[in-house]
Amino acid sequence: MMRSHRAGDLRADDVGESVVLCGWVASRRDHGGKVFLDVRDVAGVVQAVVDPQLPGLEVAHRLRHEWVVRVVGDVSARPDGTVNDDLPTGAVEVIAREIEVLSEAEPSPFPLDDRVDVDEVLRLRHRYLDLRRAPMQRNLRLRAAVNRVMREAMTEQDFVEIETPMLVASTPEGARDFVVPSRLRPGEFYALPQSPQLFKQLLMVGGFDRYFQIARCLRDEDLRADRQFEFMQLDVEMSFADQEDVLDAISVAVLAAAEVSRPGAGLASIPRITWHEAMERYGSDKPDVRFDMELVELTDIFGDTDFRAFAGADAVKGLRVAGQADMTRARLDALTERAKALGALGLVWMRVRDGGELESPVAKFVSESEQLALIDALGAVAGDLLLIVAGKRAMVRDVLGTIRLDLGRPPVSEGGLRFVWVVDFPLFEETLGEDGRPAPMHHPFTMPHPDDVERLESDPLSVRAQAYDLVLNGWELGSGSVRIHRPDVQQRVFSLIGFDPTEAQQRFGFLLDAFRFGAPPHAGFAVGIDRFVAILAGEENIREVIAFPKTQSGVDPLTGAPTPIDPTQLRDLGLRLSPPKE
RNA sequence: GGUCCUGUGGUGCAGUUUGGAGUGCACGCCGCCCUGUCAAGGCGGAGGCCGCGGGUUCAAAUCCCGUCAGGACCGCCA
Repeated sequence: MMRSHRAGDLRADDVGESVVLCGWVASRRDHGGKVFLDVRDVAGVVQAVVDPQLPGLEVAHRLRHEWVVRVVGDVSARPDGTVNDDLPTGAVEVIAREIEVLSEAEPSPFPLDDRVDVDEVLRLRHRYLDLRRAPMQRNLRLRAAVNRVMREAMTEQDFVEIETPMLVASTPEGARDFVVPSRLRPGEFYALPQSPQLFKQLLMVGGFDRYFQIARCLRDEDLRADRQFEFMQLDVEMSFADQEDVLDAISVAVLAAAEVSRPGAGLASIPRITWHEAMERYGSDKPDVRFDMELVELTDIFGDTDFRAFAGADAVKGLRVAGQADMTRARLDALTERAKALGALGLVWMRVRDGGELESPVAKFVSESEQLALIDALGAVAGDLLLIVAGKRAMVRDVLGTIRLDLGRPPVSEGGLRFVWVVDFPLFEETLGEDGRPAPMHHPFTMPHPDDVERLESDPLSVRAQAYDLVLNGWELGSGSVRIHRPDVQQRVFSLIGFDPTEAQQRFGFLLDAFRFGAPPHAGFAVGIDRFVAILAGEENIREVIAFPKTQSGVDPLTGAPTPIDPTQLRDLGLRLSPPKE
């Protein structure tokens, strides 16, 4: 028998048991005449007590951190006064009878003690050691649990799990593709899927009316704290379903996962906000509603102001920063610079003094009635700092939305879990594309809102989409839409964005063809699992919930990927490298 | 492509502002001692291309330029 028990599982009930443990030496406290070993395995740590004077146990002096050992012994209650309340196993210890060294270990390149923050490249280069540490064990087990309950939730709702190909056709839309050269057809390439989008719609035509997949997606775009080249999505599509059906089905899955991570937190439903309201109140399409500090509309107050910075502005909005009237001039200047960097002409700040007096370099330009209206609108009290931006509405929202986050956003591990559905996204981007045509905000198969279809041609930028995002604590967790299944509507959207029929046929012909053979109305969604698990784990960075992530420059410090390949591989693929750029 | 931050024994830091001997702290590592510790303790020891290259200077971890690596962000991510 290799082992009989897990070290971390031993409790007072096990006293008297003869046990065989296998694990790593987490710590050795050598008193000369007695040696204490902390033996760590997947379940935790237990103390083994060794008398090195006994035959066969002299090895205890020689053991080092992270050696792998097999310990045969008897579970014993710890003597009075030596119980360790900090350890789950702290009531017991294992009196060793035999110790076998299964593997020796060189000194670790970094402490495996999770109290020490270690340089991330070093951790990634030796990820197999980093994975032994408690946070990574916890995070990856949480991730497994999230995958499990979401899979269960979808299966219980009659969704069918279906895999789609990894080697797919490149489509020029969207993100940059990773490509794979074809050996059998030199000069031609597969792409790795950015998402299973087109396949899941084909599955709907194929009669699987509820599909899901925990799918790997790949996009060759620059990496960020919340973005890796490859990431996982809970990908979902359903037929004969509208937006409500999708939101319900996804809610069940993500709330089940939230419950696993925060048992008893009692999240029952996910509130909704329209895209327009989110932009006006939070200056973001992914509002972090863990804190208030909402954007307040001030345009009407300054409708006929003499203050030139506000006069005639498309929009004037402000923030009330509670209790921050004493913010230093240097910080205010830094905020102003930040606002300018984001596109504002300037940032007006006002300190609210006792008696409601406003202190600001520009106070003298703002009339008394305007000042009173301002204080009233913002709900300002003495000690507050007011920040105001004027200009184009989209810019004002964007600038104040960013400053709101800069000043108020709590760490990811604080403030609970605040999901929000953002609904009624516009069908097209706010401004026309370079070609003077509308650009789809989501993708060109998104169904317009039924009340707005008639304005498609006359006023396309005002048309809402049946598109929706799921937001958690200010992170975009996922997005989805009702898809266009009617060729006539699809044709109108294509011609609006400048796809002529031939081009559309070339790019997405197989999908359009499929839709000619009886396409059910369908809608779908995809949840970003890496981001979701990161938030649940209280991590600011998705690398902390990925076993083997890449650095910001796309390198894996463990394997060295990417690497050059052998010239014969290139030849087989019909590829020749151009000379390196100077 | 851009902005900002960080590179100092194996690890985490201080030292850089104001140039003056690789100086310091904690952990780890090696040796010895030690029978109730649990981040054991005591004594001793080893270990450095101050990321790399160039420049300024009598003198550079420290100032300047470049470069590499990492991180955060902008662009990008339908």
